Amino acid sequence: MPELVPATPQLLRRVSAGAVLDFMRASAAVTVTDVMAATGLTRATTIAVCEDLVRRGWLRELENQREFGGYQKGRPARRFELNGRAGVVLGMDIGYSKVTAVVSDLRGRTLGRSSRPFQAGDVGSRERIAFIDAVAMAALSSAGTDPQQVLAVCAGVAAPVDRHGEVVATQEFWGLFDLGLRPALKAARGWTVLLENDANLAALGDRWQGAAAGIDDVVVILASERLGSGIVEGGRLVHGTRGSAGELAYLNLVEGVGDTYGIAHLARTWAAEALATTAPTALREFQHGRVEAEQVFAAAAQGDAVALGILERLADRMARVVGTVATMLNPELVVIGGGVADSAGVLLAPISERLAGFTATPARVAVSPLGDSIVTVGAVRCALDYVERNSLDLVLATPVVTE
Amino acid sequence: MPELVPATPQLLRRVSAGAVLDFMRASAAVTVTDVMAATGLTRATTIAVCEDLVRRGWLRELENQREFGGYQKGRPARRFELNGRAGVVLGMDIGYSKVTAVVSDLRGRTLGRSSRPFQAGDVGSRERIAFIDAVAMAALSSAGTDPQQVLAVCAGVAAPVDRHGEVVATQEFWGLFDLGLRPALKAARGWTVLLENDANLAALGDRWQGAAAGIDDVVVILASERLGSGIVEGGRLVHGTRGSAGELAYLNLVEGVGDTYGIAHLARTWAAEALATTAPTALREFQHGRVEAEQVFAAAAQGDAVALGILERLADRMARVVGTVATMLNPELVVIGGGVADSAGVLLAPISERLAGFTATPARVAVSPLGDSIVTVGAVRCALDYVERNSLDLVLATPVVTE
DNA sequence: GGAAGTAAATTTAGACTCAAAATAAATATA
DNA sequence: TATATTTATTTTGAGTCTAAATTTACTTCC
Repeated sequence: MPELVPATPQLLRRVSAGAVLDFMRASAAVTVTDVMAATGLTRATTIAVCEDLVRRGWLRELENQREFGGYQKGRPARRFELNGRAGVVLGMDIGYSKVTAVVSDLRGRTLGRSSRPFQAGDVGSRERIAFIDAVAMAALSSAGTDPQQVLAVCAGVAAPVDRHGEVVATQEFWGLFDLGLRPALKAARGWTVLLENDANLAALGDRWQGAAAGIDDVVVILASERLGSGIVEGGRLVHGTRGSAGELAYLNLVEGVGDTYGIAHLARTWAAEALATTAPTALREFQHGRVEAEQVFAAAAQGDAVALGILERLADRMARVVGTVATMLNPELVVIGGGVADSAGVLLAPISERLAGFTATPARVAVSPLGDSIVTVGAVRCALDYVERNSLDLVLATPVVTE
Repeated sequence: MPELVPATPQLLRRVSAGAVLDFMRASAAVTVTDVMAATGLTRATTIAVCEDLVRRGWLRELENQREFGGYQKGRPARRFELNGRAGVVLGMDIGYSKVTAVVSDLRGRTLGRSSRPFQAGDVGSRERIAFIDAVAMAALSSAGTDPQQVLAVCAGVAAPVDRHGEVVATQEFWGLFDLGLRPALKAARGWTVLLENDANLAALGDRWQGAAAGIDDVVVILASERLGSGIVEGGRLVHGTRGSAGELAYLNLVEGVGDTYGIAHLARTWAAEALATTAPTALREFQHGRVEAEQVFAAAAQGDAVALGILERLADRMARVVGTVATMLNPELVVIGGGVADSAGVLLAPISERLAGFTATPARVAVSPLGDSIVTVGAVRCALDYVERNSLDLVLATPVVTE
């Protein structure tokens, strides 16, 4: 059953326009000559495409043609740039305990954001949907835009999502949500909502603005409270048949791993265990409250033996996880991301050292600089990709000038 | 750096021609109307494409237009079919101890084959290359074709191969080979040789003619002497950055696995161990010789307790391997392939039963019907894919009739 | 201020693609 | 023989691209 191939002449223009847009998004204002060099199209075609895209609202032509850089000989070049004002996208992170929304223009610049913890009363799916909607609206308001400007929404959820964007039903948390978020936001706001696994979005995010920029074979491990991973192979996300690829559940089959808790959780747990003994440790300062992962890392930095021991155990465990991932998938790079990533830098060297003992194909290991926002960055990127792929024929938010 | 996109009008024709060829290869003689239905093209375009392909030698138009099926009303439809005689491809399996070559026409029908074990003297790369060439020539001879007819060669090797077809240097066996097989065959015969990992080819083969037909997320485990796997996700092979994805080396991190020996090897080893004890077992019949895996399976079928115990251990081990694969990649199906697959059917039920204990996302498990030829079948398919993708502009082996 | 130089923009010609509609051909059936 | 049916072929029109020639709008130099 080959898919229908709508190989019309217009397809060519879409291909060309896509190539031009791809280049424009990564660039500031450019001349037609720049675009020609990047795309291989001729001048006539390039100009036709650009004017086409201006007419559709995607590009804007600059007035002050020769206001940049030094003077230049010859006839002044027209300059175009991506029209960031053509609309916005929403990138969301719907976590276990809180919801974050980021508003971005089409160039990927953040215009506003909002983040709120779920309240005790938000138990039913209707309440949760209303809450998610409220956070999105707050983010839009902080960005000074309105719902009509939104061209796409992408939300990361802590559940398997297949490659068609369908959440796969599990016994877990998401059962609470997935009672109609997409149709609800479609009906109430007219938004197209894409759902994706949070770790997969983390991978997209880190590849865009993080440690994995430009790397086509990378696994991003979201390792704060629980372990989850997003796999990119050959530049594409790996979902598996039911969206569970990279989920790492039951990775306890791997010796020395035992469960799928993340770094922050384990640091906290092991600190509590250590405090139940008589060992002298600076961690006792926090005994009245809960010892947080950051405090363990801080104590280790001061040379505290117990904290250092916990770091050793964490490194060993993560090396086993990374080793298994490297054996199965042979990525070029494994990135550790999530809130704990800011502290986890000290784990890199010990993980890398042990890695060769756990896999024949060790990967480079890095920590993501995106910290807590890794999922929302990926969600924005996912929404932008969708808009670019699917909206070349769409009418954009800005009014289109007809000639 | 966006790739150059040569979006010329001719590209459309290539797309259309590719869609038509795709359909033709999977079909017998078809009418233009059939092609229209399958591709979505109009009649005029379809006819133009078909005549184009006839001119290039890819298709043949049948004479007896109305000789098939019952009578039909209306003007007789022209019928076209893939011209299997336009050339052949070679699919090879270069194993540790023997080399197999299969000659196939462009429809994928086997025309001839040859298989020979390496001789004691074949130690240097020059000798091995000469031996491989000899096996290929023998296969061509048995098919009644000559080297000029060969449009592409694909060879499976027991080494990592990256997605560009480059063998990644390792300390292992392939070091003996990869001293110029491709340039040597290019120079001597004019052949384009594609290299690919043998397990990856097994995956292509089983997806084409085996248990995984039409399944887009599948892992094929080559499990006879050693463990190796080929991963298909979303219909595409997963290579990893250096071609080692799915290699399963160091999977001994998984509890209860311990090494990467395959089923046949372990059955043999464990049988030998059992014979060192005093346990009564039918396997003693083979004590003077070596107990082969097939004999263990046969004894188990007779109810022999020791053989049954070995099967239990094999099932447990394979379930752990499959479970780890299923956790990491979430395939729809895991296929066990290779020479031992013919006997391994009895392992399916016990593996499936245990699987749920080793992964949260169990996959269906099957045994490949392709047996020992799974790699060559995949190699043929790989070569066919290459020819179709790359040769639309090539002059084919058959003389082209100019008008 | 005017001529020369330079690079971009535009125009023109040519080739190719496809869809859609109109026309022609071949056959079965009444 | 006439009609219906199905397919084949031809024509028309619109859309795409490249390549080459031409025009335009500047800067620079004299």
